[in-house]
Amino acid sequence: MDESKNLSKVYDPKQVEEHWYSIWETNKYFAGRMDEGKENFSIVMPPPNVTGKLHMGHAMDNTMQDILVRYKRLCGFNTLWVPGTDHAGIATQAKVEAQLKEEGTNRYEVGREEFLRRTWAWKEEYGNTITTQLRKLGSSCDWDRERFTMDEGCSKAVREAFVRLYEKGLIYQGNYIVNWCPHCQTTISDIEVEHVDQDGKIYYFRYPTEDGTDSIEIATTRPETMLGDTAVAVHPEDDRYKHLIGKNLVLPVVGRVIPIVADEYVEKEFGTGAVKITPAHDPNDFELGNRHNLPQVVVIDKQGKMNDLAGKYAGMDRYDCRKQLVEDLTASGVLTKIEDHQNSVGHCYRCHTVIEPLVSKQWFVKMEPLAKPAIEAAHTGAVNFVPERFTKIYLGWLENIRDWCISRQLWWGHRIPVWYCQDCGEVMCSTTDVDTCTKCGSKNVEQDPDVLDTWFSSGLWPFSTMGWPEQTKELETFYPTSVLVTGRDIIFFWVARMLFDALEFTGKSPFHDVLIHGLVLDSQGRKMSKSLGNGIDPLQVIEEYGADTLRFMLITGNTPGNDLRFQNERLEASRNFANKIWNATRFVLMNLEDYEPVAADQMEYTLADKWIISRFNSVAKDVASRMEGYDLGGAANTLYEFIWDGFCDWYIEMVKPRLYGKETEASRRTAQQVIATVLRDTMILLHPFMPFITEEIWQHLPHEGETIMLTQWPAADESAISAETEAQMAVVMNVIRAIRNMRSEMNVPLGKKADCIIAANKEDLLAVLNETAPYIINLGTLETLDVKFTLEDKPDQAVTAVVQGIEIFLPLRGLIDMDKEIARLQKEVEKVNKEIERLEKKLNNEGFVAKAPADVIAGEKEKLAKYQDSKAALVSRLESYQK
RNA sequence: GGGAGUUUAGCUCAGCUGGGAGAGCGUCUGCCUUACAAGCAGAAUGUCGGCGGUUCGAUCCCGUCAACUCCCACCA
Repeated sequence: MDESKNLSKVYDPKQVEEHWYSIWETNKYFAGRMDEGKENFSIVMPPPNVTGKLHMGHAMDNTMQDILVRYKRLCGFNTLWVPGTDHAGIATQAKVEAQLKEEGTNRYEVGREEFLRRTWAWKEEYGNTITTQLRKLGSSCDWDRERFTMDEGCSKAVREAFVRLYEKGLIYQGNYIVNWCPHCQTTISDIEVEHVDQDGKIYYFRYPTEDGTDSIEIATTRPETMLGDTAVAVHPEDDRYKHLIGKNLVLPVVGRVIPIVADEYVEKEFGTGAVKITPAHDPNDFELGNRHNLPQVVVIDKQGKMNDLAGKYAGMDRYDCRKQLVEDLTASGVLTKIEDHQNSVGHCYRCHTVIEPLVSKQWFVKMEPLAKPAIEAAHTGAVNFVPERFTKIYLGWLENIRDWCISRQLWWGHRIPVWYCQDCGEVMCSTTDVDTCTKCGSKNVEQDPDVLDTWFSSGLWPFSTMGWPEQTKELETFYPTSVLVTGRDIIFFWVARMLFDALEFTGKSPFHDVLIHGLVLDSQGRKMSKSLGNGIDPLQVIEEYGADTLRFMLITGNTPGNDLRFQNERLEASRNFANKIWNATRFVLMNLEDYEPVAADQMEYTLADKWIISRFNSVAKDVASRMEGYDLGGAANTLYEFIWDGFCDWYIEMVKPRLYGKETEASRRTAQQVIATVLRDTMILLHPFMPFITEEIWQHLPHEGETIMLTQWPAADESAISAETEAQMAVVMNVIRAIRNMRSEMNVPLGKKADCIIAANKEDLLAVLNETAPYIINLGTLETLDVKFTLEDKPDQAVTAVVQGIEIFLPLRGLIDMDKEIARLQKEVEKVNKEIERLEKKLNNEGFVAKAPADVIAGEKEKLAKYQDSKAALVSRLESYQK
């Protein structure tokens, strides 16, 4: 065991982490094995965008998954964690378009085929960035099963899913109003629109009636859309306008004659109570227009420019048109006023361009039949959200869902598997390419040019990655998956879609549990964002502090579902913890040089041994139960406290004299055995959280097997957990604390070893104190310790403390400032008095005695007795001084 | 306009099913004690957001108000 000498004082994660990860990966320790007779545990990784770089959100998300997977792997499950990336339609296409732009060309010039070739090339070159970064984090995913949403298998699944929905009538094509992004040049779905409150203007126009005798004033925030107006609507019960219903207006500038219609949608109180209706450019107007059979006049094109139907404004940008139109209408007296107005404007979630609602022919998924089972699944418990409150958010969305526009006018993505016969007009939907019209036999068929919304393929991820639609062994073994771990910002986009897709195609919820976590915020509580420039790069953190430190920091000190503030102080605390473990290990190894396993019957356990073993087992129990309940932060905290406080500050300190050979050889051997075993097993408990340092340490300690990753999780031995042992140790620890406290308060220098006399008034305490005398001497920095049952002659000049009725004296002749000591004792008496008062009051309360549980009452009585003992001792001590 | 979350020590946060609050960092004091100064020992600090209610007893349950944060929503 000479390695101990090579361990440096400060833990250096860099070499350790790289070293072990490559060993783990090359030895295929991450492989999702499918052994018979074992329980299965599986997770599919939320696929990051191929264009992505690892950010703190990924780091947290993947750390949580890795913790769960490593834990279950240690528990002996068949575990599979499927990694992969998402093709990210718009984002990836934008990258390649930017490249083309630099070369002075664009995608239309190079053509679709060449564009796709270049995009694949881009993916090959840059698409691995994030997966390499995930490795740095320690992610133990099965890289041999890495998937890509556009790989062959996933593409096949996409076509299969599309065709099935199409044949069921759940996918349809139609002219509807959609969200159009003039910048990205594509439709986007409703949830991809971000509404931002903006200060703007509201303009009032007056439209004259056809006969010129009357007029109606309307209000709008988007004047340019008036060019596409095909009606004005009023409330049927609005007395101001009742007489005008059915009459016609003349649309200024355009000159079109448009009707005045009555519709309950109009609110009498808002604006003028009359609404201009532009069915082609507003979702509400679109629906109202359908109810009244109004024509749709598209006046804004896909570039966000006015088209030919806009007359003299044709070719103008929509905002220039607005400006010009307002000027013109002011001049002609149509505009009556302009007011400041705040309204919510939809922006593209990717490029933040203002969305233009417009009517166009698109593909949609009919949501209601799909949403129903997904709602049901949450009610029946087929899927469980953790924390539970997210169920409501999920349900709320699905219950109000509208049909999903899935066609995108992009090139990078899954092309819609629909072909049109150019001769007879037949529409053919097929899982395989179509080159002949099934109706007329024409070879003149063309595939729909659009691709599918990226989330269409993401929705299939839990089963497409396992081979669906084939019935593979993976599906059989690992599907449905155990848990999905993801951020709360993605519940609608992804979680809900996976659920309804999975229920539709596999008849099962794709995961039992959904573990939702919050966001990683900056130290001031703001969202990390590119525009603020407040993002912290996880890789830089790993470089500086190590992955274990980052991981530990990311999961401690917060509760499931809550956001986490990123603070350097917390990072340092985690780093210090890693270092603490490292140094504890150095200590252990230094004292293990002649280590040989000891037979069980040769062991000479001390109270400290029994105590640390008891503590270890309760920790093992607690950690396991927290893991099962997804309380990862709680589990980590338990371990932190056990290791630092229990193992390092108490056990190691108590065991030192034995390891240094100051007691019997058997005692030394026992101590070696206990300290090595407890440390090693604790490393296993900690391994899911800090995989690298625990592997490194485990390898140095006596162990069996190749890697800590595949060893066995130490199940708690209940019989080793002893409340009695822990209570006895608590007494000893309290005595030591009291001694230290007295020394400190009396300013006794450390070099000055004190003599100490203890009067324990109970037989069992006497025995415990006698047994643990060496610890007390050592940890209390004492010269001698005299433990007695009762004390006839109490030292006349001594610092005194009373712990649970035990009197402790430090006769520091000449060092004691008697006034100070008296004041100190008085303060103690006051404290104790307060407690006594409180307890007496409680116990004198008839209601309490009558209604509180017996054990609570007994506990309070016991406490009172102890305080009274202490008080008596303190008072008599004080009196002796005051004589 | 709905809905959710948060409000606990100077800061960041824990606190499981009600029996009078904890950690880390920071602060103060003393220590380079042969694993660790990224450390050790000791200390101080809280009307547990406000007000009501339920209860023998409330940081924890209920109601209400306030502040902050976030999500959802088609109000021209």
